Formats: sequence, structure tokens, C-alpha cells
Amino acid sequence: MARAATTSDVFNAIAEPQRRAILALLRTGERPVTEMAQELGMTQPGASKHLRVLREVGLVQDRKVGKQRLYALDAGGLRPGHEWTGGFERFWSESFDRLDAYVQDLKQARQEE
Amino acid sequence: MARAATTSDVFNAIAEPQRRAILALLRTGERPVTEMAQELGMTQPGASKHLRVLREVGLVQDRKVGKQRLYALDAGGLRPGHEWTGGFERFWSESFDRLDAYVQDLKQARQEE
DNA sequence: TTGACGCATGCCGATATCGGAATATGATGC
DNA sequence: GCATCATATTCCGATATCGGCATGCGTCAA
Repeated sequence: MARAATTSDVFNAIAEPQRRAILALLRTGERPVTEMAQELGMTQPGASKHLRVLREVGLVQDRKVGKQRLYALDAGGLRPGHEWTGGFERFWSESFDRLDAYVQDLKQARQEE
Repeated sequence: MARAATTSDVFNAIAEPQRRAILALLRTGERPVTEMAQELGMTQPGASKHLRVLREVGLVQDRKVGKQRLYALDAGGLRPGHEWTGGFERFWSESFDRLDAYVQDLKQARQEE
């Protein structure tokens, strides 16, 4: 075996620096492929391939507009990763556990409405 | 090129499920290699290799005790990853940005004391 | 010193990754 | 239809990964 297929695992998908750069760029709004490639200094096929991975793990959505294909962030998939690392938070900060837990509870309650 | 060397990037280090399992196990306290291998159902060399990667990115520390080598969590390295994903938090929850920012500010202030 | 134990390392094969270049697909406009 | 633009896909080579197995190294006890 080699590494788990990057298409099935969000952790693997964001293990690649260029893909993280794409996600960060998309925070400012949806963009076509060529524009991203240009802004990030990568080739168009390179961008397309990374976008494909991100699409398959559900971190981006795309919609067609004319000849272009606009990619947009769908960051919900990052949440499990965020929460996984958050499970270690008490190991690097001790004193704010209470308040963090309080915020988490609020969010939880909010979701269940 | 292939993927960036896993030893230089925390994101790559935690992209491997078995390594995440090791980190999760170490939350309960330091352990020797063989014990972890047994608990996680992997071979001793397998465990050693994953531990080496985790050691090189600074996510675990080790100390020798007799013939054993006890590994302990050093989760500070997970913080950047946590904060990176946190940068996308507003895309999956909107209404608690203010409170989150407040907590972050408190932590920040705390650090700078 | 010798043996046993714990762990690390080296080698191997299979596989997946990334980047580049060429090419295919698809949509638009003339 | 045909040319053009935007994007996706394919093929390729180089490389890194992971798991298994055997073996090396260090430590302890007798």
C-alpha cells in the first residue's frame, strides 16, 4: 500500500500545500480555474488536478458560467479536521477550556434548533 | 516531485490514519512502543516508523526508561493546523464569530503576558 | 559474556503521488 | 461549420509512501 487515496480523505486532501493555497484563495470568493492558476503561480492543468481532488472530497463546489467553471469554497468538510485537532487543545492551552467548552455548547445548541 | 516530505510538514504527518490513532492514544499518557503497537493492531516496526515521523515533526517526544522508550504527546505542533482550519470556521457557522474572536483575543492577551 | 528483550533501521515490492507536456472535451461566437 | 477560449484528462517519469520481513543496536539480568 501507499498512502490512503487522497480523494477519500480530507486530511490527505489538505496535506498538499498548493491545495491549501487554493482553499485560502477561495475564501475571498469564487473564481475560475485559470485565474487561480495565475494567482497561485501554477499551470492550468495543475490547478485543475488539485481542484478535482478538492471537489471529490467535497471541499469545493463548482458551477459553470459560460466557458468558465467557477469554483467556490465548501468548507464544511474542514470541520471534522478542525474538531479533531481541537481535541488536543488542552495540551497547548489550559486555562480557557471552560470558555471554549461554553462556546462549543452554544454552537451545538444552535445546530439543534 | 511527489508529495512534500512528510517529515517536514505537520499536515502530512497527520494525513496518515495510523498516525492520528497514535496521537489519539497518547492523549491518555505516555507509552512504550510495543504497547502502542499492540493496542493499535500494528507491527512493532510499523509503529516505530510512524513514531519516527511524528517525532521529526515534533508531535511526540520520547525518553528512554531502561530498555523501553516512552513516547509522549507534544501537541503544540497541532496548533497551527487547528488555527488554519479555524480560519474557515465562518464558512460553516456564522453567528458565533464575535464570541470566537473574543475568546481568541483573550488567549492572545494571555500569551503576551 | 551470553541471552533475552525493546526498539530502530534497512531493504523490498506495490502503489500512489506530483508536475509537465500534449491532447481531448466543451462552450462560445462568427 | 470552424476557430477560439476555458477547462479536463491522459500519459509519462521521478519520487515518496506504506507495509512486511529480517536484522542491527542498545540495555538489562543472570
